[in-house]
Amino acid sequence: MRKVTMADVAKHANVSKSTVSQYLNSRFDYMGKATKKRIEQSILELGYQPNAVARSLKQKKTFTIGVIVANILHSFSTQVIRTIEDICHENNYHVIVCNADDSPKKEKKYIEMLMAKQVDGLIVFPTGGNIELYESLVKNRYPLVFMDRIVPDVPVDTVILNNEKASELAINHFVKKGYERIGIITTSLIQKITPRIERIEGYKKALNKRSIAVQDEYVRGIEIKEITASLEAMFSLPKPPQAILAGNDLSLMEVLRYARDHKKQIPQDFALIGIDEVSFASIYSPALTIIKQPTLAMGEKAATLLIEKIEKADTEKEIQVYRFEPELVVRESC
Amino acid sequence: MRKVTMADVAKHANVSKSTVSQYLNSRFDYMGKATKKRIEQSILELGYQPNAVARSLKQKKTFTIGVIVANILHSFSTQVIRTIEDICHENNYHVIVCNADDSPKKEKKYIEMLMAKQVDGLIVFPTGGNIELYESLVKNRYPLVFMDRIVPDVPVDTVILNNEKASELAINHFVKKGYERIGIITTSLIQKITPRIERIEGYKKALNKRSIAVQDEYVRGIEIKEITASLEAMFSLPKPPQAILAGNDLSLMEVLRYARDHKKQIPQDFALIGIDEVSFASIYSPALTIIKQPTLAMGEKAATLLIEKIEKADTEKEIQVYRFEPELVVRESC
DNA sequence: CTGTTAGCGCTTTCAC
DNA sequence: GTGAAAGCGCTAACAG
Repeated sequence: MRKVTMADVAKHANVSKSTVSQYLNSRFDYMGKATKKRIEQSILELGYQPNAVARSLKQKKTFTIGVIVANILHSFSTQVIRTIEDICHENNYHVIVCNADDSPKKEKKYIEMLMAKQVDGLIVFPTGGNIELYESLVKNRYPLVFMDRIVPDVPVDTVILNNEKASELAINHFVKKGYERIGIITTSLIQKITPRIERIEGYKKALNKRSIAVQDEYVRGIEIKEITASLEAMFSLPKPPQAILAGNDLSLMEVLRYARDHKKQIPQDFALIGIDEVSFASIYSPALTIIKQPTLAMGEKAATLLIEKIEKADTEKEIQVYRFEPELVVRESC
Repeated sequence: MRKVTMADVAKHANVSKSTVSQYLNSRFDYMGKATKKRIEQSILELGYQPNAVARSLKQKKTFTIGVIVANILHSFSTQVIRTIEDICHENNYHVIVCNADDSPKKEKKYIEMLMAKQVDGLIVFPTGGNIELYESLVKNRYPLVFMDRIVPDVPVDTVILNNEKASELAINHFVKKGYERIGIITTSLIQKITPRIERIEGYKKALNKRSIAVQDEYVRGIEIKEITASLEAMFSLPKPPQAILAGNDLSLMEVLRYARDHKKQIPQDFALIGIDEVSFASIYSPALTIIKQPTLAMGEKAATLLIEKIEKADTEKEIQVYRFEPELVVRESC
């Protein structure tokens, strides 16, 4: 079955293409009732479906945005993506999601592919490894929003958690429960990923504020696979930690795995708080006390911010970092 | 900064657009070394980026496929989507994912949007509520693959689990462990969703095969929120079940929640097997015995099948249902 | 109120 | 080896 085009409809309804176009774009201002009816009829009869590609070419607008996430494995990413998609679909935008897999090279490839596809804007969880590319996007006034991570010296609106506060909430709760020897463990720090850096920073500040000395042996930012070993070392110290703050969902799972494998009881043997909500937090034994990111609000902010940028390209708005407040959800692990 | 087009490159390199086009499409067959160099140079200098929309319009090919998932909340969906994306990106296709949220109306809207966007093909986890639409896609020979669910009488290649076998594996394991009073609980059956129907069917057949009578009070297909109540009823029976088969990940979590809330020990108070792998299966206490779907193989099959259809539009291949074999992963819950 | 016209940026014969 | 020209399906002035 050959594709039926606007020209076919026009012919069938005995009008010109432009009239059909008007009709499709609801510019009924001065359209004759009869013409309208005829066009409607023809569209139905022929089973006409507009071709968005042709329209995009002409309008220079695809109603599609791209989302490039640094690592799709984090629950945070998937949660945020979900709300971004919701908001976009409400606004009739489509979303193409790409997973950079923590690789700047992949990130670059995806940004280029998405731009070739003429997406109207980009939400990026930046790997941080493509400063020049980011800068060229900014220079070209390409609608862009960063999520979760700050890229120093590149002026882009950024939606991010108040990470220091997240650690502070955890420390406060630990201390309130009587714990003083508190460890923090998170994934690798070599890439200077904002949340990890800031969470450790917040951890240190919070301890200082309460005049608890920071012990370097209690602080680890390492590869997932080494977390177990790291924990083993930490708990072999003369004074092992009494509590652990897991810097993100993946670390949290490793800590749980460690506890299981070493028959450590939580919170009896050590108390535990994780940053990031995980699907099983409330059904785990013990139910997990966690610091929750407001993923809904954050995804919504990023999406609306981007759509705004797209639709009001001119209005100069100041570049901002939007910090969102974490929330302590107390359950049983501390 | 104005967009630089192929015409700009052509002018700058002192060749015609068609030559540039040739260059971009690596048709170097008879191209002069010098011209090649000049074009290369110009592209770099001007920072030219091809416009895929224009190309798509001409070629009638977008290198984009759509995936419409019935319900994104299932871990199965996200796992499959992930591998579909991987395979597609390997083949230079982009993926637009839409969540129909179990609503045929949304599904319809998304199918139409995606077709308007001229996606080259569609992988659908069908809600089952749009038979006519599916049929019209088939009639128009639109590249289409169904996933996870069979739509009766609509001839579309379908990738799906051997669901009856999944139940059978579970029953076999239960029986081997000495359990005979085995319940099954899964999400609502009113929509006649293939996996749920087949898993219950498989459960019954497997029991029959071992001459265990099927007790209707042990079989429930209901809304998520009612699972707890249902379980309470089941365990209040004079002869409560000794083992529970959870029909999917969401049901599994509800069963776990029930066990927690009612202080039931697994597997002492009842044994448990779930269908679908969940992220926390190995770190839960007890570690969860589950039936795993080969999501990787399934996603890969769906994606390659679709790409094949797209790229060899003509070659008539027979419509098939591809059944994949589940696998029992024994841990501690049974 | 509706039709004519001129592209959007690219690919693709077919000449030269 | 390279260029000219037509056209993909649609939109947007501008006429009439």
